[in-house]
Amino acid sequence: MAGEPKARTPNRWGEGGKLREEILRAAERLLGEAGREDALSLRAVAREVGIAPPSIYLHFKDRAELVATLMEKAYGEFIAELRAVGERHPADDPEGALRAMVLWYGRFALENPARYRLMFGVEQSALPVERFAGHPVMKLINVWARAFAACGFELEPHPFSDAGTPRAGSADGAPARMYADRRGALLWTALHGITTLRVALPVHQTPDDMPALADDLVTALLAG
Amino acid sequence: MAGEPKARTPNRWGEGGKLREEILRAAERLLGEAGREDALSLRAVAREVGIAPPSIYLHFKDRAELVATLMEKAYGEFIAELRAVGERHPADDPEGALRAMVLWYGRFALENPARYRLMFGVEQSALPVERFAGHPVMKLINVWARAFAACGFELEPHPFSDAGTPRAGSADGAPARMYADRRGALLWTALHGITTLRVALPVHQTPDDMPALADDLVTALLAG
DNA sequence: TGTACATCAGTGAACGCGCGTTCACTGATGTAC
DNA sequence: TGTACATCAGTGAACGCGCGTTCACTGATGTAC
Repeated sequence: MAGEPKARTPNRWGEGGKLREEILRAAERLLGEAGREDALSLRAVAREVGIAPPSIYLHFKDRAELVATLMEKAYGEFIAELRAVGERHPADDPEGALRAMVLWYGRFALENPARYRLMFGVEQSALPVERFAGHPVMKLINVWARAFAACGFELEPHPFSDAGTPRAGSADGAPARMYADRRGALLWTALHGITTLRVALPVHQTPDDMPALADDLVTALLAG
Repeated sequence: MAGEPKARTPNRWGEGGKLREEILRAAERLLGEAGREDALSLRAVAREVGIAPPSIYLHFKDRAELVATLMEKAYGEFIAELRAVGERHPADDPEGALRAMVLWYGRFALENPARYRLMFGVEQSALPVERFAGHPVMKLINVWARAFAACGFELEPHPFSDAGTPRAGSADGAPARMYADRRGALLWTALHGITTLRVALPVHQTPDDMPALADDLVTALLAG
């Protein structure tokens, strides 16, 4: 604040990309604090980096492109890490892997509330149904679905083609078994509920609460 | 849009309050569309009502006061209606009352997504813990807690004084029974998760899904 | 009944703010001949 | 080795926008004498 020197020596030839990275990092930081996409302003990013606002346009077409880049990164890293948590588990303990993933999910949300909000906050998820197939959230559900599949549940032949509704019972009257996809969606749904309110409200504050809850949840969804 | 006539004849003496109601209604409408508190602008409200922006200041100290009034109204009406749904049930069927309330809750969220988001969206719930006692959300949890209490579960002696953690088992080793308050909090937590993602995502679209899910939830929380 | 004045309901113009974006520019570093 | 030119990285000033809020006002309706 004490009169930052205006002198920012330009990057060398061919190193213009460095500023792009700086912009992304700063924007990530700001977005991580705000927790809301539309609270991010180009001018604030420029201030944070220490450059003039128009310089951002050297690297991003407009605000929308910057934000899109950030969101993709956030989803990508989150999903990759979640998947990695599962894969770090021995292959002969798929249920343990599932539980570890659930735990990691909850802990991530608790420790990075703004980032969690950024990805899963309601306000930005109101997409038209038809554009949903490619949404990162579907990738997330697929990660859960595969985790259930590893536990022996069948994957849906055409995932979500009929919006995930399980088939009716077979002709001999036996009730249909719930697909892994659907278990995944349900797990995430409930987990998101616990997580969201946990982040927002001081309702259950005991740190040991979360593991127990999450475990009960997994147990319930592994049954049946 | 076709050149609204500027002529708005002032209210009669003593009827200034009428404009206050008009402002509230218009703001409610706009807020109900936006689903986000900070998307509401005084100028937009003024346009909607057909008055000059400064006229709002005749009835509200500033933007914050208008918003606070709206939020209080929204919470108040929602909680009152939820309670009423329970009370409309015969007194000898408390479990039925609970299920009816859950159903109504889910339906409200589905039919009024923006209003639901407005009250329970993550972005506005990040309050300091100590200011939470008086938050409307606590009233809501209490409604659920009382519904469980009506089903025969004990209410916590000092609700949430220790953040809702259930007591450890008694000296003879019997595990502590979960208080009604806690059941209420858990019910709401999970319900909110189902509801939120249901509103935001086309994951489980079958309309009959919700009742079944909600019912399973209640059943689970009535057990133990 | 008339008139001065208070009160009420509401307005128009203006303020300063931060914003996204555009524009013409500067100055250093590279390349062609 | 020198010089003209292209390219790159980045900037300062300005645009028009919608915003919350303030200010001095208008004009109708009531009240005091």
